[in-house]
Amino acid sequence: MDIVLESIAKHVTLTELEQKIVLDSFESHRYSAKEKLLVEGEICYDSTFVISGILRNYFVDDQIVEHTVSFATNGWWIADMYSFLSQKPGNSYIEVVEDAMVLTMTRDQQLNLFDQVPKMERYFRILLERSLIANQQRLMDNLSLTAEERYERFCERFPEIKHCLPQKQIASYLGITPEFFSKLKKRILTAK
Amino acid sequence: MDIVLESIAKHVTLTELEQKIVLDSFESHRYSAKEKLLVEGEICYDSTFVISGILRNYFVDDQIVEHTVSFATNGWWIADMYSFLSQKPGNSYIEVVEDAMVLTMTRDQQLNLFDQVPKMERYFRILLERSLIANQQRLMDNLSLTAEERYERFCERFPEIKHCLPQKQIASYLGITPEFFSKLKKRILTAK
DNA sequence: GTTATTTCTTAACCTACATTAAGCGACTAA
DNA sequence: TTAGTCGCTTAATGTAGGTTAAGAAATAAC
Repeated sequence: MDIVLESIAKHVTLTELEQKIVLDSFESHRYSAKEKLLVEGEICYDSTFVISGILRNYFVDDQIVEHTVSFATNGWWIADMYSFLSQKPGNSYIEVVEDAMVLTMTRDQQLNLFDQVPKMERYFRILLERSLIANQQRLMDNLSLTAEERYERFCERFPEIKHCLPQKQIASYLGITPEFFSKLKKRILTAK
Repeated sequence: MDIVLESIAKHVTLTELEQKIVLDSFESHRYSAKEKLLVEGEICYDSTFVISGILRNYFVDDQIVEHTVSFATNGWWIADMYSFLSQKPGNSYIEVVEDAMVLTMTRDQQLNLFDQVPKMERYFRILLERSLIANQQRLMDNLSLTAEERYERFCERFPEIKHCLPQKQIASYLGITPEFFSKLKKRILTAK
């Protein structure tokens, strides 16, 4: 279960005591495919660290179309950032794509942890820096690349899980319809 | 010049000594419209806090089309996040839209500051949280809204500066061509 | 004040992707 | 077993926004 300590150790060095404090801040849970950890209108109480399995964060627009914000698998964090940080109701869903084991931490626990173990504030600062860069990159990709090029990037970004995801979910990440994604895939295959 | 201390005070409380340390970490500069603080291929040494004026961060894609990552005015920070954090050459530009006064801080100075004044690491952690939320929101807007709706959001987000920006720069933020933006604006006006 | 450069607008035509609709295979339910 | 649901595919048609090109308006340059 200390894949989370490994993740932390990549960025900061904790003493044994600090490691203990960190682990005590988590709760562990198991979820089955299709379960929803969060639905629209609820407050996202927890930030979730994925030990195994796959989770997905998405929202549903006015035309009832799903848009995937992010996927998370082993070693990744996932939350409705807006709701988790503000502790106000959010407008996104978090659902289990493949049976998952996770560790969760409430916002209060996280803020306490920042005071008790300042290195953990550093750890999250670094994660936030990286997330922001990745997000900016994805935004710019959406503005400058074709759907096909974005699919290539997607495959580079999620090599391990791209085979486990339903195609409609990949389409909703790329920002295209499942129908067009189907066409696109065929075009790629016949081109080879 | 302590608009920067005001910005910090919104999130953390510094002692006089800490305030002094913070201010000593900055250099101040003045730039004229059209000057470039950063060009493609260079390392982004500084994170820049805008005291007055307007800056813009953008990149140029393979088809030589500009895409605006962000605008910054009084009280906002701006940098090529990827390059600033990694201290490797980036692929974006930072240019002055309107004559500006700014404070700059190198990555080394920032990291030193985090050690000397942990509250500053907290301050930046909070800014990063907010930037990430804003970026995710913009990404989702791009996936779910029409150009016209995105323009409305843009106007809400940048009420003070939208009149100061050339239309082609607004278009490059919205992800549309200047020609289409022109058409769109006319449609909005005649609709009223 | 005149020329040059850049920005904005308009209009005709074009394309990447959406929409609608239908059919098909896989899984689930009674 | 069969009916129902869900995910994927294919194809015809539709549309938001792109492209190209040319002129007007505004800025800058001399």
